[in-house]
Amino acid sequence: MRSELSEKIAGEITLSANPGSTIKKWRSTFEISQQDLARHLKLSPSVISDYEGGRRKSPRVDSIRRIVDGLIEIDVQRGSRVLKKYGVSARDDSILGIREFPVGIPAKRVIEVIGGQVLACPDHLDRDLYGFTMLDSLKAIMQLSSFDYLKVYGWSTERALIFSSVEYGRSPMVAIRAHPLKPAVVVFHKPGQIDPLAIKLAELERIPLVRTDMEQDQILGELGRI
Amino acid sequence: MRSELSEKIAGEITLSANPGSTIKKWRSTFEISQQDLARHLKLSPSVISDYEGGRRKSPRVDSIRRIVDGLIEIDVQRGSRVLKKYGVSARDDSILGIREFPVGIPAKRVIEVIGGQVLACPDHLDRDLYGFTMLDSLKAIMQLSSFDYLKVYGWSTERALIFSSVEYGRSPMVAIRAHPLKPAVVVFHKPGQIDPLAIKLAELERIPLVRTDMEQDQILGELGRI
DNA sequence: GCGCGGCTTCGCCATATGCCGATTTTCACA
DNA sequence: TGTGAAAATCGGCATATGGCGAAGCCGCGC
Repeated sequence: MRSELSEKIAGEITLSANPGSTIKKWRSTFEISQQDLARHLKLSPSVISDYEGGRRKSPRVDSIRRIVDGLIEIDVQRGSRVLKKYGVSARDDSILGIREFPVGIPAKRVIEVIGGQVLACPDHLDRDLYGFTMLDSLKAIMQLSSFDYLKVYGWSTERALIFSSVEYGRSPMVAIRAHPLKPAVVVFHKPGQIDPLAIKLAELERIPLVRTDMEQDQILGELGRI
Repeated sequence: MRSELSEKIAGEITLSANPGSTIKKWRSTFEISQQDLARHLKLSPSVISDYEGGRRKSPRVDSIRRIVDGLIEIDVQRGSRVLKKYGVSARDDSILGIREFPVGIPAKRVIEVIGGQVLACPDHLDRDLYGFTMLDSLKAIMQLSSFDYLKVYGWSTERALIFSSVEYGRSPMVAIRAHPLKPAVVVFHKPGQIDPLAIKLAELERIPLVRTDMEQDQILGELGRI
């Protein structure tokens, strides 16, 4: 459960002139005691105190990572009280498929495999993709909170975002425009008409836009086999 | 110059399974050579290479901080080329008006002043607003990067967001849905037809939706006088 | 007074990082 | 094919972190 919130917390700690007190601030925000955190991380409580007190002025990033992940995990175990407050929520059926590729796959290859036809930005296809996410665009808009959108990106934004149930393609592109993270390629699955604004937005963002009319199951199958 | 972007970069590096390659990714994004970065940080170039290559698997946070700050500083010296691309410090004409109120003003009062008619969520109007932002929705979508959207919120998200040039109201609501920050009230200025989805989204987000047909100048005048 | 949970302080050792400088490798390009 | 700039590799040393456990300091309820 790596949300945008995790990233924000980690960034804040890392950039802080005093990482320790920033850790403390977030631990308090999550209402987790040093002991509980230490137990969860299988560490002695004094370690946490040493961090927060600044005995280690510059912790290593994996310490920070473990602490941030720990805070989130504990909160989830407790029912996501704080996460919910920050708008991170969990369940939904809008994600139809998501997968990371073991190695980078050239975008062109991915497009070929799903029988795609490039609608915009054909000149930005010389890159590798590290995964894909397929989602139901209507459900996604109705169900996902803004922080949930992060989940869509899995481990890398260098991926194809495949939208199904696309009417005009305008809303999906607006959502992408409004969100800080951008996919490497956008695919519309069996779109109806395509709004010219969608294409314009794709070009503005320099994100190649692709359409495909292959069946959903086949797409998921082909991409799973890559 | 500690922007939201710095925090994002730092967070990404810190949480990355492979901090080195994430550093490299961002250095490349900024089109800065290892040598230049090393020179700026008064370090030997091999140090940067060692980081990026992963010889140090878990750098300390102050290393990350210096690197992130370095990237930003160098970019600023070079005319903020990349920063601008990410919308840090941009100017545009999509914001028609923005103002903070000296004190909280009841939402109902604001709506009254601009001759508004509530379309959704009338039961969430018992709150105070601390400002407003009026923007041209088409221009905003075309011109603002996702980071710019932050600017829209001024000092507080407890404000009214007034969209003009609204066709159906769907895109603005989608943008709000996709973005982490939410306004307290959304106003459509002289909308055409209103898409039912826009109203549904407003209700999902529990953000009161208001329409007004008052002239733009008058709206800005009235709100400026509050 | 006493125990207890929560937090801090601190000595101590193993280990990883911070950094350098010299050497190689890679790669674009003449 | 050769040349130079950019990047990667690596031995090596000083130093800070990672982690533990023992001991100490509150505030609180009994």
